Amino acid sequence: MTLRATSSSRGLGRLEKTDARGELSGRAFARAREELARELYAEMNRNVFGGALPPDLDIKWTPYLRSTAGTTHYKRTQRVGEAPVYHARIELATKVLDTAAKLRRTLCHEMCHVAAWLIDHVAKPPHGAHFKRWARCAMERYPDLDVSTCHNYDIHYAHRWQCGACRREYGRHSRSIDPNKHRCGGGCGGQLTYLGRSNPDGTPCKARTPSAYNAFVKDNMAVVRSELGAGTPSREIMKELSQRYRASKAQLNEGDSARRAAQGDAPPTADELEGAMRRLDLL
DNA sequence: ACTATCTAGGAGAGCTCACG
DNA sequence: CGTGAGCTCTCCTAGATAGT
Repeated sequence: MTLRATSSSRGLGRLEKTDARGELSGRAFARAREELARELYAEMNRNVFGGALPPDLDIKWTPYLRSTAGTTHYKRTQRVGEAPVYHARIELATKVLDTAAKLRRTLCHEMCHVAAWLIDHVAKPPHGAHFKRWARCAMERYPDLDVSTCHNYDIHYAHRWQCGACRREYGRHSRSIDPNKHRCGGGCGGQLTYLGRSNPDGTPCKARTPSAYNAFVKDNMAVVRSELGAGTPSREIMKELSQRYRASKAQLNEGDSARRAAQGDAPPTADELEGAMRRLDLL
């Protein structure tokens, strides 16, 4: 098979965004990665390991791995009087593996670990002779693959901050740095400025205007939380906030009707309402 | 002395909720 | 996707301990 996966097999039939080398990237890759990993696994199992690895090996994508592209977990079980049974599973990092090329290389690397464990029954040292033998087999079959003993990739951080003093940049997957609470850790202790969200290619993401509801949550969160008391679960607080939001919206609408009545305006007719809704694209 | 392993604690990030 | 914040999970690092 080729590395270029498309979503057509899922019946979507859309054009997917690819990078300069024509490979899937970004959200297109995120949608296809599970299926792509399975296809790559089946292909490499056939071509490199002679089909000796289990066809249904557990391959799990996890958002928790942040600095490791992938890991292999080993397990050995044995019943009394029976031969030991060897199990393995692979975990792949959604945060690190954002292109098909990285997935291909990492998956091949982890499959060499799986082969060393399931076929040779050796897990230590992790990158010992057995691992290297399988890695050589893989590189003979796929000369463009570098199945080295570690996989270091540039990790894309969606959020970035910069120190105003030393210009040092910080990246995080979420907006977890608060410039009011945190200072530059490079020794200068400078003020950090939020640079905004960026795409994997480094271009800034389009800024969005927070909705009226977002603003309401921001303004009322602290009040509702203190009224409901410490320890109230987030779900209760958010339910209360949404109720209050609906109530305040209804109150605003009532105020508007009252204003129309006071000014002698007739209530809106069905046609007026329909027209307003059409203008708002609600019909 | 060097290496491997374990543990504690701090940091980072996902999840949860509703709505637009 | 963004809004807020607590809970929970994982990762990373430092320090202690054991083994070679």
